[in-house]
Amino acid sequence: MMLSNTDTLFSGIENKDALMERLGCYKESYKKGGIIIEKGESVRSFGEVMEGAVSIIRYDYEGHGTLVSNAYETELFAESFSFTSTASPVTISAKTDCSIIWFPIENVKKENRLLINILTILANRNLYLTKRIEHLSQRTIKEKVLSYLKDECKKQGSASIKINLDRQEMADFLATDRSALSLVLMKMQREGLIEYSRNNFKLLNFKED
Amino acid sequence: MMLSNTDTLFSGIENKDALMERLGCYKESYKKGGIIIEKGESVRSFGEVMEGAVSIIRYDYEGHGTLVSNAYETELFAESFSFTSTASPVTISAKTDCSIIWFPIENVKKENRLLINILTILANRNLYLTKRIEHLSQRTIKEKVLSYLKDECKKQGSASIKINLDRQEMADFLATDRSALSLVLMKMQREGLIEYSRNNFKLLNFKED
DNA sequence: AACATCATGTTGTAATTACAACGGATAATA
DNA sequence: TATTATCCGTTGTAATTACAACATGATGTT
Repeated sequence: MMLSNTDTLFSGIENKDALMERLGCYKESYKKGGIIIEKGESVRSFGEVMEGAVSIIRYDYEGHGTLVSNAYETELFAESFSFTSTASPVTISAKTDCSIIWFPIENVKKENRLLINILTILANRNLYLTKRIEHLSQRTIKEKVLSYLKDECKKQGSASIKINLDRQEMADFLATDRSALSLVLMKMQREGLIEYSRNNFKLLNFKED
Repeated sequence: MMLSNTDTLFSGIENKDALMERLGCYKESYKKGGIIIEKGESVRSFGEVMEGAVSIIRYDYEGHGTLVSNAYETELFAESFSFTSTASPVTISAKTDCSIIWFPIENVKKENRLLINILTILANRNLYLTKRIEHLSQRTIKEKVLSYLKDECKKQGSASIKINLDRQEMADFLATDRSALSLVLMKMQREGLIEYSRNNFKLLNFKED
């Protein structure tokens, strides 16, 4: 899924290049599949995707990996654990050929405007994660779907929306099985709760609050 | 649940009182049950609990409230949506009689050291939320329990741990039913996966990684 | 058009879960 | 000690879900 940043790292910053020079930023390129940060590694910089995309994957104790998120152009990654000086809980690898700009956090800490921007990005992500927990805390797939769709409708300002997840991604997002999700969606349509086709959804009893 | 902050708002700050004076902080007291921030309200300050505790509650579209978290002494609240200038997605009320120190964000933004501390707190919370999503994304109660217990064992550095949730809170945390959770816990014990009594748990096949 | 590929819907079954209701144990209080 | 309140396990049932396997439909390619 996407980590949306309406506010970006360089909001309100005039001379981006000079600033990056001053911070000691540096660029690195990675081939598709290449490891960028390994689980357990401790890093002193965070990254911004300049070109391409990276995958953030968490491996559980048995070694099974699940996708936490992808980061695309202009998006940040590794800020949370670089700022807290904790070992990386995830493995980050190149989803495609990509180039990354690295920001050394010790220098970043000296730049007021940059701190504010990162703070804003982190605060947004916090709100996003909290919302997601709310969806995941629903007891049935039907309730999860309603929680998610209502939120999307509110965000998009309409009862008719298009989501940017296919059915499998939607199932992963709601932590359920794809075929079980299909079943529930059909049932909800028969019940007159929603109408949908593919990734277009309409919430039939939607009311703003 | 608790929002743990090993790093605090005033880490590395010498003259706390002078700083607060300079920032235009102010203190307010609330009676138990009193509303501190109402859903939809837009706020330009975040709060630190000085005494007592506050409850952060999310109301869904039907008006049902669920506890997002509590904040206790020294803990922050309302930082995420005050920094992003979005309307409060939650209602915050006094869990007990309490007093709150309010920090006007426009002034906070001028203080780098404060920004760094808030950034660290937010980054930690981010890691916590991500971990929680991982637990909630497991498909069965058994898997949720294992995911949670392994994480706690790792945090506490032992296969034998005490958790600070009673059974109902644990069920809420894992978004499941209390009696269903009890059932699964007993089954796991019979299977030799765990031993437990009350809120003391032992993970029998625990290995660090 | 023919083909492959992918996304989505469908079906069946076994397992898991939610929910309500009850009972026993434990801790707290009078 | 008696009384309450609270926490936790237990039971039963209906509903939901996971999972696998297959069918259908859409999309893109040669």
